[in-house]
Amino acid sequence: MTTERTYSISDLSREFDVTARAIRFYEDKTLIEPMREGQRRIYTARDRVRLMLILRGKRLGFSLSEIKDILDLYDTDMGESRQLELLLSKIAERRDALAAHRRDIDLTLAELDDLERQCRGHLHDRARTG
Amino acid sequence: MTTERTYSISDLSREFDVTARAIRFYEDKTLIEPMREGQRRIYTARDRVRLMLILRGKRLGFSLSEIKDILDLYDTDMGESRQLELLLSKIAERRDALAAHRRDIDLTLAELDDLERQCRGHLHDRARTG
DNA sequence: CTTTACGTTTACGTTCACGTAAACTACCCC
DNA sequence: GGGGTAGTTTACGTGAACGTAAACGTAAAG
Repeated sequence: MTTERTYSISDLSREFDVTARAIRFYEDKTLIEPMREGQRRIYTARDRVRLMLILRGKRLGFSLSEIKDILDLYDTDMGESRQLELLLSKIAERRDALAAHRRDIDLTLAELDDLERQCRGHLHDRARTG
Repeated sequence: MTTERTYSISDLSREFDVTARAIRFYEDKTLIEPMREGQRRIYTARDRVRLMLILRGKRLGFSLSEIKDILDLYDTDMGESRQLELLLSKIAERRDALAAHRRDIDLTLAELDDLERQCRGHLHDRARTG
């Protein structure tokens, strides 16, 4: 039996560059539920992964309650649940949203390319005409 | 001379499914500056495009002030400005941010794929063992 | 002439995601 | 036992992005 590594709140706070306040806030919203050792919060590797997912979700612009929904997907007990079909449809939903997101990004990237081309064109003109 | 089409606030509100209040708010923050006909706001095709860009920016999780920065990129007067190098570096900055964004999306999509595979595996087991 | 639709400004309210401060505990160090 | 470090709860504050309500203008429709 390998004793699993655990983390303090400031360990995670340092590693991911979020305040302890923020991490406690996520707990308040039931996105993470660390164990306690007396009063102190103890985070497992699983908690750490959840925090990573929370932060990525935030970067993607999801609200905390949306992120909670996503985390709940991972928590579905696939051994016992008769809700596998439902889970599949939720996954598909998420995938669609992300695909739309990607399209927005690609559109914006294409426009930045355009802008850059124009910009370089003007720079080139300058070089020619002095 | 082709007289360009214009739009009322509710035209745009309907087309893009945002409230008029929101559009006026963007104006407050100087992201759009429509003309006036007396009191009424008149939006040109250019204003309409700016609104599209605002909404896309929002979908991408940018704040209004970040979006304003981006819109200002498009407004740079490349004929007169000696800041083309600066513009190029800002474009590169934006591109990097979007690329990082894309990586987050791809990671999430990959994890959803994993989850779906597990899910289908369990469904298959059910079908076998009844 | 009044209702209806569409527009305006001004101003206060709300939700989300925390920040900040106060007041406390617990442990380690010397 | 005084100080430092790390943690805790409780509670009020804050900025962003609007929502909502009040009170009003204007112009066409019935």
